[in-house]
Amino acid sequence: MSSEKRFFSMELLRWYKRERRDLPWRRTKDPYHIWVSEIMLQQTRVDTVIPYFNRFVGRFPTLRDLAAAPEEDVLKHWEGLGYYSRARNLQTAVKEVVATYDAQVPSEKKAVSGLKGVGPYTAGAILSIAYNKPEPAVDGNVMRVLSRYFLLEDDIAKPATRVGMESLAQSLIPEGEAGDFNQALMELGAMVCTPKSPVCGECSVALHCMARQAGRERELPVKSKAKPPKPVFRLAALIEGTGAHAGKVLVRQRPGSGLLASMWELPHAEAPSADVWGEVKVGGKWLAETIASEEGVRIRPTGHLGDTQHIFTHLVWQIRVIGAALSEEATVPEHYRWVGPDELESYVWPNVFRKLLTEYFIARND
DNA sequence: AAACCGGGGCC
DNA sequence: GGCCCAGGTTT
Repeated sequence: MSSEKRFFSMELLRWYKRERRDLPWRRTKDPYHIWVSEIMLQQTRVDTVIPYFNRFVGRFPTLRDLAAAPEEDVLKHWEGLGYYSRARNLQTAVKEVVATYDAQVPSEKKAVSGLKGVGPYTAGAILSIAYNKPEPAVDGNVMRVLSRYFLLEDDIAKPATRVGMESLAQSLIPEGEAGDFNQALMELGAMVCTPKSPVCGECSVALHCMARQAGRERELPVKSKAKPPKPVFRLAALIEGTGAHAGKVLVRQRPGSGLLASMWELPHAEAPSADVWGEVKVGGKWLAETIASEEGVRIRPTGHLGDTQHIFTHLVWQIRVIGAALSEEATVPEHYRWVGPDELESYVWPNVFRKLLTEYFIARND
């Protein structure tokens, strides 16, 4: 190994042991808890994860508890974290571990990698952190740090780049220190070697950082731009109950797969054009016809209640909320429910609808 | 390789 | 308003 590599590994490890943050999942050796933390941390910041992690392992302390829990309960503990397939896949995988591995998180690469929701990064993280096996765990932080230290100009948005980074990262792991070293790499990326303004003055490996030497640390890593999200115009019906349903709103459950799977929402549909969306009277009429023909729910639009927006990674919902009343109280489809303000907590909502309904019920109280 | 899959914090 | 975040799955 080159002297630059040895210096990097040793100094980074020394720095980590001195400066590492005290995080909940660093206080445990339970492979299941470490696994949960790694899934939550996918595309999600540490500060966001902390309260979710504590609540989750409090409610599902063992792998068997999670395996036995109702899926809705699991989703409720994930509400607001996003990427809900992570929760679904985690429970699927945990059931698999109970059934196939006697409820012990496997410590072999092939077995761990075969679990639902466990990709190359998470497999490496579990193996190294829980079992101290010399496997790389290459995430966005690690690619940024390695790109700079070794002045690598490969586009980190390309899948092939991660593969090369994994070989490099593995070659850097000090004997018997895989868990701490991998966490050190990520910790440096999170605390010092940050995306916009790296704090090279506080970096324990800056001396041999090749990007730093070239004065190019702010140009790296190279990352091609993602496609901008596609705007979609949607009309939503806020259907207010009367009689036995007074004070309640009609909501529906989404399908069990795809976007926001099995979560609850206001009935809504994509407007056929921006023009239909833009004229409240036209839009309301179109929405009533669409919901009647697609779901058999007959409504009478009453007016414009407001607009909101929901941004996903790949699309943007422009949502116009139309007030409405149900034409016939008799029948609504199986996946519809009337909910009042006290029942919001019994359902799992995407943030956009949880906020919308919360604000609606508060405003109506005045 | 590209598209799909949330939400929030930061600049 | 753009960028990024302890990514994985599907096509």
